[in-house]
Amino acid sequence: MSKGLPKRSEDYSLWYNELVKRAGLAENSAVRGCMVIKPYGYAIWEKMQRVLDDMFKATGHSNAYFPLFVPKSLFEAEEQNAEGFAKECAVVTHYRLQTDPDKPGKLRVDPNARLEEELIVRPTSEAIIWNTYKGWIQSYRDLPLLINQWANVVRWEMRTRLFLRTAEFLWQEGHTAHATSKEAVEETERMLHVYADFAENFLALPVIRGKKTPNERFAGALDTYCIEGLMQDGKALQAGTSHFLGQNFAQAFDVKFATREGVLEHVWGTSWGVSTRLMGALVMAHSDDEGLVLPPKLAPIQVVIVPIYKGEEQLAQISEKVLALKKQLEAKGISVKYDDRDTERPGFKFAEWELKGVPVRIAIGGRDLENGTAEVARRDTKEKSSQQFDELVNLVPALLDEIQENVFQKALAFREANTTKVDSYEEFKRILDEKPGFVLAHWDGTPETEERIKEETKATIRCIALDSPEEDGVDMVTGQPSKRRVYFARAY
RNA sequence: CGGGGUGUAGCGUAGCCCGGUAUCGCGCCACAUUUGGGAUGUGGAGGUCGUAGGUUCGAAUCCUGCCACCCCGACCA
Repeated sequence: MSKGLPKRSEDYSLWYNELVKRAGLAENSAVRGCMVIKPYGYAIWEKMQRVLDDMFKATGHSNAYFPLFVPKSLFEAEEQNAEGFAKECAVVTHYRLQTDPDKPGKLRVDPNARLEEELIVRPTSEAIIWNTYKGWIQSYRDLPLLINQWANVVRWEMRTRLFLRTAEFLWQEGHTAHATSKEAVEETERMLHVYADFAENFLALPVIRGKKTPNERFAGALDTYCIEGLMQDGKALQAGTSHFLGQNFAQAFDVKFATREGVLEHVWGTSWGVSTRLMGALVMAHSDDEGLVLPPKLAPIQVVIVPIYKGEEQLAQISEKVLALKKQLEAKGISVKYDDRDTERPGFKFAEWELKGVPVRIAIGGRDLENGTAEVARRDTKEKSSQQFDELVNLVPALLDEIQENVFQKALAFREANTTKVDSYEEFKRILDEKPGFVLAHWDGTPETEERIKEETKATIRCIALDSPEEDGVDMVTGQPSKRRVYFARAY
């Protein structure tokens, strides 16, 4: 492992790419735009999955699995959605290879094996799922239908970046059907708050809960809600979305139910998702020039213990104490790694575990053995202190909680320091260049103005915050009246 | 899809202009000494120079095609 990461301050995007690779989260693959998620990165994703999955179950959802492929005729049934994704769909046209008569040892697509109907590799699953729901829903008694699936999807992106934008990515997609519009809207909002709760309490990423403007809305939805986080370079990142689909998909796929009164009505739908993009958010929100900084609740290894020893006997003495401590901490649900490799020296291990973002490091050496102490180092602040060894079992859990809270507070303070209210377009442009972050400004509500600002400044309206206070003002560009400020930012 | 760039050992690279069988660092393997912040020494292994063709006595180097990846734009979770 070579020393030193690029500096965030010098080249943020190089820093990100290198960090993702060197920390062992992911790497590029032989397939253009597709990444390999490595064991350490996947372990973090698995922790995210576990937490989210529990939250989905707690809100009444069940998991199921639908096919990777969507017949073209189904895909195009909901026109707006189909059009929205058309440009980035991978399409299966053939089902067989054969040996190439012209090139020995090579294969070619069998020209006689063309599919009668092309299959779209799902960019999202509304089509196949709503087609299925038609068969599952007859009566109000079948509602609400609350399903989630964990899956991979493919969107043929021109430009990709590890985790942030890849041609194939992993996600969960919830798809629900309800008897009334009100229930569906409630579901949409409920899941948005689940995401926000997850982002803030597990990712330690403060997020703005809001609604997208019509321009930024999911194709086929009546309303798109989102959570938006701020990265350390001042760019916003959409970390999750929740859509109120109205009856669009129910109409396109003819999903009707009989009400209590025996009247046939179309059901109301929602869909919501978060993806492996959250991994990118995790990296970009908290990490530093030494490597990852993982919030304890998502760290695959929460505590690493490094022995510092001279000779076999001393190592044995240390190991005996450490293994007892490890057992005690594990009994409290803490994941502990005892790094007793004798092929690396302590300094190397310190640097390596810092790169990997392990929240707490305990080092114990000869002097500690004599004094009954250990050195405790926290990753978030880099503070080191000497502690009584026997206290560690009580101290460490509290320290992990403290780190979790501190990482969140730090990100929150950063967001607050980088959220600026502006009232003139000149100031808006100046702030975007001088102090990137969220910019709160008045907007007249028209797509034209939004589009113009986007073209001129590359900043988009990230969302209209759900809790934004009413405030009379005028659009900074057109001077038209506005009832509230919206969040602008340059975004990933 | 437009503009730019790069392909040489696991990784990062020199060599290319000016043709003569590949440089250095990290990593890897062995042994020894080491171990409180990325150890040191000695020895060693590892390369169809992206790929296909062409020019030449001879190609990493010159020419042509192709492929891949990266960066910058337009598009997007």
